[in-house]
Amino acid sequence: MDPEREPAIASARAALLSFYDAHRRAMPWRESQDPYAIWVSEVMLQQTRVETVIPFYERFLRRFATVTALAQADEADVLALWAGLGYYRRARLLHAGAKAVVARHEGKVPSDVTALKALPGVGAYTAGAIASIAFGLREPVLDGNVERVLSRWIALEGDPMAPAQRKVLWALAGRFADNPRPGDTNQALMELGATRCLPANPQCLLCPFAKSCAALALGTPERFPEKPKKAPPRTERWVAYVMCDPRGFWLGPAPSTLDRWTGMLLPPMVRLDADQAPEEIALAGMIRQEPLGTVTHILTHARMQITVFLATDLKESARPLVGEWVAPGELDARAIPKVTRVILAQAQEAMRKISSASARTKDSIRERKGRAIKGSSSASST
DNA sequence: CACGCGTGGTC
DNA sequence: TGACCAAGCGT
Repeated sequence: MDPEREPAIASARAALLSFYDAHRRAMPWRESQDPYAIWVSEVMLQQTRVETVIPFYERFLRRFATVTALAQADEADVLALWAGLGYYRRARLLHAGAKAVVARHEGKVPSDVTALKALPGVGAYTAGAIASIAFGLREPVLDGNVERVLSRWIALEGDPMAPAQRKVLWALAGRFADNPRPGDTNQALMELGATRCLPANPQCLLCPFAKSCAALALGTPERFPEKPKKAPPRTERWVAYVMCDPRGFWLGPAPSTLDRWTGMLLPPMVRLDADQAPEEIALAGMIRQEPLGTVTHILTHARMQITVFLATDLKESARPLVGEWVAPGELDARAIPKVTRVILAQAQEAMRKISSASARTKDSIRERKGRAIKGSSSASST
């Protein structure tokens, strides 16, 4: 890095820390000095907004107060507390990381970035965050916020994800972190990116970097960093079989073709081939009854079109599917992802219509009245 | 190393 | 309202 830039960095950093001291938002993990608590927060915050994380963080730390407690927990219980937060692999990796800390480090979270990065689920960013915030080490972080803030500050051209740009940004972040308050400096850069140096409509008038920002001097701060194009989401067609009886809903582990929800509970589901109709699918051990409708569930890279059928099982001895009955009131305590809630909500809605249409019939369906399940994905009855 | 990964908020 | 995006990681 150009040594001439050093005074500019010192000056910008001072303005940054003043901004942070005046405007830092309250967050529960900022009340803690426990490296384990910081670690949990950093993993939850990966690709996830602060406001979303807060209730999950508080519940998680109440339940698993120490790294040892987490290491000893069942994965299903860890995933149950993660349910609704998304990116469930994070929870499995955090769990594995806790076990590694117990096995390798006598249950104490290590402070050096090399040991941290060797833990499952801890990459360059999270290692730097733990080292600087929890241990006060002069280690940088580079997340999406810091990337944007620093790219604008120096008007960095080119793809910020490319190796050359990465190297420049990490080195610059390292200069910022190299001061007596590395944890605050790193959090200040992220706070600035999250509240002022926004992707669109940056609030440059309120920015502590305004005097020295190269992108602002060019008059086009929004042009930085360069944004790579994203592939449009593909469409996946699925069928889901909802089985219910007085014991609840039949839910089981995700099929091997659906590893995005590994460890989570889903109704029996099958992905359709391009030329397959939903009615062509026959799931072993089950009798399809009625098509209840379709739901669309949007993910980052895929759009799932799910045709929902009501089904009944054959004799229990003939049912080959792994799973269990989960009562409606028990759903919140289990590892139930959003997509399962959407499917069950659609089924409940459709069955409510069916039962009210045939009100005189003593349909067993009517006994199936769980509390309403929230769901924002679009649904339509057939 | 380009890609896949969940969900909810924002404009 | 749909497109964009958010304190990344592993493969």
